[in-house]
Amino acid sequence: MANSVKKATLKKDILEAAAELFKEKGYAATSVRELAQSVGLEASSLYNHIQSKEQMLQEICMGNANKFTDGIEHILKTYSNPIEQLEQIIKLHIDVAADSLSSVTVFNDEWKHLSPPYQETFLKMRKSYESKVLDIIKNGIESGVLRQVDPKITLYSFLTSLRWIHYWFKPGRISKERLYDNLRIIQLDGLKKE
Amino acid sequence: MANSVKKATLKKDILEAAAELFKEKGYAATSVRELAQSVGLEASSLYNHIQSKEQMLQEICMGNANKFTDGIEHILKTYSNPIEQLEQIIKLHIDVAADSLSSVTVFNDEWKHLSPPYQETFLKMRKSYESKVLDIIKNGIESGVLRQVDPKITLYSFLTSLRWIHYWFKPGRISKERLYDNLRIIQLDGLKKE
DNA sequence: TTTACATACGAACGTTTGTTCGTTTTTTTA
DNA sequence: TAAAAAAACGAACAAACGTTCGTATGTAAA
Repeated sequence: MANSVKKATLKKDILEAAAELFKEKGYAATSVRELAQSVGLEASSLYNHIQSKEQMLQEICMGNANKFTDGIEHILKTYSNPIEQLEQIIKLHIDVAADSLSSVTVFNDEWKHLSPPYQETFLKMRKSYESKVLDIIKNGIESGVLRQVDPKITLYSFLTSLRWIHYWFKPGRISKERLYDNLRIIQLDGLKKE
Repeated sequence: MANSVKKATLKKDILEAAAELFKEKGYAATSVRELAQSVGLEASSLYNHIQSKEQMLQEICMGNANKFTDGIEHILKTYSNPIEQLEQIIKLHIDVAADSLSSVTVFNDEWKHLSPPYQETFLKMRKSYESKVLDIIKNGIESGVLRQVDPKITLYSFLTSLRWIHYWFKPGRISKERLYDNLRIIQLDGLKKE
């Protein structure tokens, strides 16, 4: 029992260190030896806890993909007003980013290095997420609560500035609430018909 | 004469191919042999035209950094109204992205792989660019033409959705003008006081 | 205390990396 | 056409890569 806990946390530590290094130097430029050293092990010892370098990337990417997939699903079930839904999406991105800054960065920037089967799955999940947000935007335009903008351009402009939260969000300096309030104003008061 | 032209275009072709590959696979995951093959040469032959792999990255990054530095300088000299200045910044980012899609991507995503002296220079230029845009935003808030938002959050939200134009801008599908019109509405009508 | 098991290790593996070298081929200049 | 310069090449390099293996060490179960 105590054993399995210890083991579980070590694996978590390794994944966290991996995310941190992948974020800092990029996946391809991070060596397994380097990663091992950062958790106080030799490279060969790592393989008692992980299966491969890429498997770590997979876990990081899929873990975050699931957070967004689950998040949007919950939003769609809980809210029906497009404005509210967009507000909740802003909150979702802030929460996920704040929850695990480095792993979100990896999720965003390093998915290219997933090998074909996993990359396909990943991109399918992302596409599905984007199309759900796109539907919200289209919905908002049709129902007249959003301005008459190009839905696709709006989608990417909207998601993009949320996807980059992890780049400048330093948890100590700005509260999640302040961040949310501002992003809501910046993003939505431009979309909302007055 | 004809010689120097030919030579110059080959070097340009190589840099373009490099930008394309760096964009597609990332700098670290792109091999010199692969790059050579993509321009129909052997790896060793490449070194008659380039000095090193990293030097190509430097040229790509610095080239684009200069475009933005020059662009913002010109905007500040030509326009005085913060709204107009922000509009021109949107135009600048669209123009640079449309001008060389892949090299802008590299400029955005692969600068990490610059070695210390160049990375420092690069980051200094970026910082300087950002602080100029920040001043415009602060200016706009103080003079009352922009909403009372957090300047830093606004800065990053604004620049971020512009920095990612290259991710979804496919020159054939949407015109620069349509893109500009929409981004101006999305971004500025949320900032402009009505 | 002995037996089993998970973990850590150093050494080694086959590959791939960026780059250099000496030579041959192509192009330009005189 | 001969001489000079530029460009392309195959072979080779030392280093670094991800991963495997046999063995030693420490820990938990009997």
